[in-house]
Amino acid sequence: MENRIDRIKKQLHSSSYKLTPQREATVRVLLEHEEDHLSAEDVYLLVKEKSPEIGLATVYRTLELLTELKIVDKINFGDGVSRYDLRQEGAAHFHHHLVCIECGAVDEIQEDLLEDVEETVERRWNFKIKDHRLTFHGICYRCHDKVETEE
Amino acid sequence: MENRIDRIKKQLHSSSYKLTPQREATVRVLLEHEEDHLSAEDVYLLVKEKSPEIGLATVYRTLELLTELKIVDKINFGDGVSRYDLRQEGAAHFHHHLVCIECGAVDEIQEDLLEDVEETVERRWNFKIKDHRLTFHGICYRCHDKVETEE
DNA sequence: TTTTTATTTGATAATGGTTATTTTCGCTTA
DNA sequence: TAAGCGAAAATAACCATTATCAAATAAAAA
Repeated sequence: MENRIDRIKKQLHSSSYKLTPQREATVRVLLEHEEDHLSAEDVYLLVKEKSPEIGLATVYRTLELLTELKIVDKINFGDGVSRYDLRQEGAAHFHHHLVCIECGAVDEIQEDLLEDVEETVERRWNFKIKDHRLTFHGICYRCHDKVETEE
Repeated sequence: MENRIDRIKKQLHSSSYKLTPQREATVRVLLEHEEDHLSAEDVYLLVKEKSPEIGLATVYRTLELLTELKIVDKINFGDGVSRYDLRQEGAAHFHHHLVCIECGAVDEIQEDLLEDVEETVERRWNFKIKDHRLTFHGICYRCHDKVETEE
């Protein structure tokens, strides 16, 4: 945890930004909720618990900054809200998501899985891929099991 | 063109909706701009050219209705706007997109490409896939060529 | 240390896409 | 012709996000 904060601090410094107390508090919340996909508002409320004096605009600014530095990724699942998701350290590409249309749960796939597809796309469409977004919509294992048991 | 409108009309009827003049005008705009990725506002302005009396809310309602019936897909490329994209007739899955980070162009990939990946996901994550969204961000062939010629 | 300058923050107003509301319109059926 | 009803138009409301600006803080210069 402290290590990761240190490394993020360095990333900020190398772009001549500082890790202010507010930014650190925001990063901590993200680290503590790595599994979740928090909206800016979610982050704001969680940061407020520990640092009540923080402002919403600061959280937005920090999230934008972290997105710029590719420490987090901004994603959008179709509801009108942006969500922020920590990148895995050292990950070249953004991970994928499974969105359950029954219960709304969002699970992550850390494996790449797209190597072959990307090679095809780069070759056939002459497109230099820098990043990707892949989301599957369907029924998660939990809801699937639930239906099974009910039958 | 007329055929496709007829078929869309039938799809609406089979869910007991009517193809009103306003809805037809909206669908026509979508068909005439199949290559593009129009926002609701874009669609509104284009429909207005032919049917000046239409209201913005009607366009929103129509697009929502068409999305529900899976005639169009609502997509989001990260700017704060939803875009609406006609599905290919008979396509089981939504097509993919190439978004150029240089010029902003959006190209489409109609090929599936994900068969293998989806099989893996269904099996390994026990997730029943119903739909997907795949977008690559990078440099399109046009911008790529441009850099080449400049050098 | 003092002064100056730049950066960051918090509060809040403004923006803009989208949705809800309310009234009106046009069609169908009795 | 009137009643009923789905759809539409106009516009108000909503709400996530961004912009503004004064105050606070940190860094740099003198």
